[in-house]
Amino acid sequence: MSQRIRIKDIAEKAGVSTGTVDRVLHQRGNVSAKAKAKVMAALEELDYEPNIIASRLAYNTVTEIVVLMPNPAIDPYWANPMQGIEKAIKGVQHYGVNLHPQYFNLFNPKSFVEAGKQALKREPEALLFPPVFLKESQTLLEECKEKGILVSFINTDIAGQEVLSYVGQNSYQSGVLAGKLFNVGQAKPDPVLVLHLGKEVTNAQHLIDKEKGIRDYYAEQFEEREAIIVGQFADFTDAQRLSDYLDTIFQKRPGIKGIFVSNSRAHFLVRALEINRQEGLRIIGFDLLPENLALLKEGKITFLINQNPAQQGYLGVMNIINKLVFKKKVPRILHLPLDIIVPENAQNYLDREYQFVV
Amino acid sequence: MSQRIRIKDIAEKAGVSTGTVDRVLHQRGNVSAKAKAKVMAALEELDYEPNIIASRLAYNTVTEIVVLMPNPAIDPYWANPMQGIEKAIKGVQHYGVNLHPQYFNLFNPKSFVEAGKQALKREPEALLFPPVFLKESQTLLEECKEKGILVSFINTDIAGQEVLSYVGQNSYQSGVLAGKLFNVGQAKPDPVLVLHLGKEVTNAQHLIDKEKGIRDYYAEQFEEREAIIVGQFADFTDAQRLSDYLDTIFQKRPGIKGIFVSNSRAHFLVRALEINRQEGLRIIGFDLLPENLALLKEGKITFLINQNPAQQGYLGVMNIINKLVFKKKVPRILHLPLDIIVPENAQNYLDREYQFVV
DNA sequence: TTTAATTCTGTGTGCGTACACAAAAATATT
DNA sequence: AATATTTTTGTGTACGCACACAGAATTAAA
Repeated sequence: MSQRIRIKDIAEKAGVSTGTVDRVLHQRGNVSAKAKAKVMAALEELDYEPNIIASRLAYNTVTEIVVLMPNPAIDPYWANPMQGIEKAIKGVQHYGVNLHPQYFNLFNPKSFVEAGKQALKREPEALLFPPVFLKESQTLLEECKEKGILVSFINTDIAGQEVLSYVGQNSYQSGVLAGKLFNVGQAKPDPVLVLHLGKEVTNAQHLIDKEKGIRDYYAEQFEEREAIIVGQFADFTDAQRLSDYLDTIFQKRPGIKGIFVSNSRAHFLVRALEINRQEGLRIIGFDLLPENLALLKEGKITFLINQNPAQQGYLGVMNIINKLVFKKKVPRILHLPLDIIVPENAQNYLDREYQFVV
Repeated sequence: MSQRIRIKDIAEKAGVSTGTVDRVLHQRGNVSAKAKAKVMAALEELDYEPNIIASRLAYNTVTEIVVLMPNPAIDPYWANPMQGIEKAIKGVQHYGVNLHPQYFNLFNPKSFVEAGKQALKREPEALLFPPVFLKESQTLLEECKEKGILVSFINTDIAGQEVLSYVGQNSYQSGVLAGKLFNVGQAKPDPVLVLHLGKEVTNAQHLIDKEKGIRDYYAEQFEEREAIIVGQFADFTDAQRLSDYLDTIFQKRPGIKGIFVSNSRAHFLVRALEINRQEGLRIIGFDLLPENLALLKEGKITFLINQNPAQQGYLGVMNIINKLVFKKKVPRILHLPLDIIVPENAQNYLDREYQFVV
């Protein structure tokens, strides 16, 4: 390659053999002080950078990574991160990286524990998972630490943990952003309903953060603390019952101009509103699910906030690979952009799949 | 890896030597029909996929790519694509890819021709450039075709040309998007000024497309064809003169509620408006230049549309490398997302630099 | 000083592929 | 049938690095 410096060149320059250079490079010891100094000097002077291609070929070992993920068959959202994860792995499989997906049930902590055990059985070098169950995740984390397994988070972070990195959304900021979007170009704030659809045992921290975000926005921008109403409804798939629930809220608190659905289930809300005959509400939700996109284009959802789930998966894996294979530095926290989606720019985001290619 | 099939395995299975398998794989001929058939069968049965790592090491050749770009020292916008290009090249330099940047003056077609000559002198395998000068680009394209040099476009496309790919914005759609953003939540349309700042000899097609986009949006959404006023002003760095120019427009056409700056120079407009004492206008511009971002955060620019110039550079190079090195398929057209930027989500886009890592 | 133990160093081989070259087989020419 | 020519095939080497192993140099123990 043009004029790349090889180990051989270093050896010549330093007047030692390639073996000695190798020992210095890998800090394997058994090198005299003089030899080491000479090698270090040559390394410095020639600005050596190892050829990762050749290195990886010579290593001839497999780096096993286990991805511990919620089963997409149970919660379809998780198909998106898996898609990104598979893209990543395709791009680097020649580097001897082997990826093994291990699924658990998002709604069952025990299945997480079980899947975690299965994962450790494979003795991977690294483990990627969303720590949706706090306590169970900490237990798993302990075990990984003992066994020297590198851990990286996706989707959810646990602050203060010694893990490689976290890739995901900035939930708080997405709440702030929603606050802004409800009030673009408006002098006085619109009262809005923050609606949590689902049982929300697992991902609760996200939702709290989002709620706090929009609250803070209203407080700071408008010094207005009464405009945020919060609702929660578990049985969101039943449009009629959800509609009834909304009626009670609208009666109690008239004047609501918008609804912020705190997860990807905005389309269920729209179905309920169709029964309800409510019109002219601004709806803001998350994620480019086909159902949401269709309603966005019909004008029944005003904004979607895209949290790039596929890229979360992609970058989660890439962080591990960058660390283990390419020995690069990796940021502890990587917040993905919060894309504002309207019908007029939705298409480009769907096309973005291409951008994963390595 | 785990249990990857090697050429050697194919050879054994087919009962021939590795050399014969190699000849079949590379279609080098000199293989008997029987041998070829046996190898093909084994290839099929064992589902062979070459080890690109080893392949690239054995090739031991340099793939030279020339990037023919406007000099960032003359037009600072182009520093962004270059940044992405350099990221890309760092990620793949071990595959023996050598990148040579060749600059031209964005405002001088002759310098483009000259730089093109210099580029071809290096006899590269591929050439990446923005065909901002149509005629001159077509001449260069001819020459590349003759010499078998792969060509890829960035920033600007020429329809119907046999090139590998185009990575860039969808100008028309960005105009449509601007139309939407001026009218979020509005029943009747706001009249807006579309303002082209600069001499605009070179990139004219972009601007025409953007203008058409916003016009079409108003026509379709509101059946309104009179609300779009177009202005152009060359000497945009002179705030006073620009302010005077705006005064004449505001007098002729009162009621303008927003200004759409068709390129990255919105910050110059804001400076002029400060003299002008105009308030309450919605301003929409392009690109996350530091000057624009500062004004966005002050609330003096309402929206910025981000066209991801760095990613354009990154993906432009990656398309070439994916084709030449990894022998992958590459899309003829890749439109990057049009990100809507408000102060509340700006930070995440700046952080995105991380996402370039390979 | 001699021998034993230890530390240090150089050489050689393999990773999977590409390609040059020689050897073998098949075909053509006399 | 013998030789020349062409086609086909196998072997060996290199790419840059990691690592095992043997051998050399140094130090410690006798």
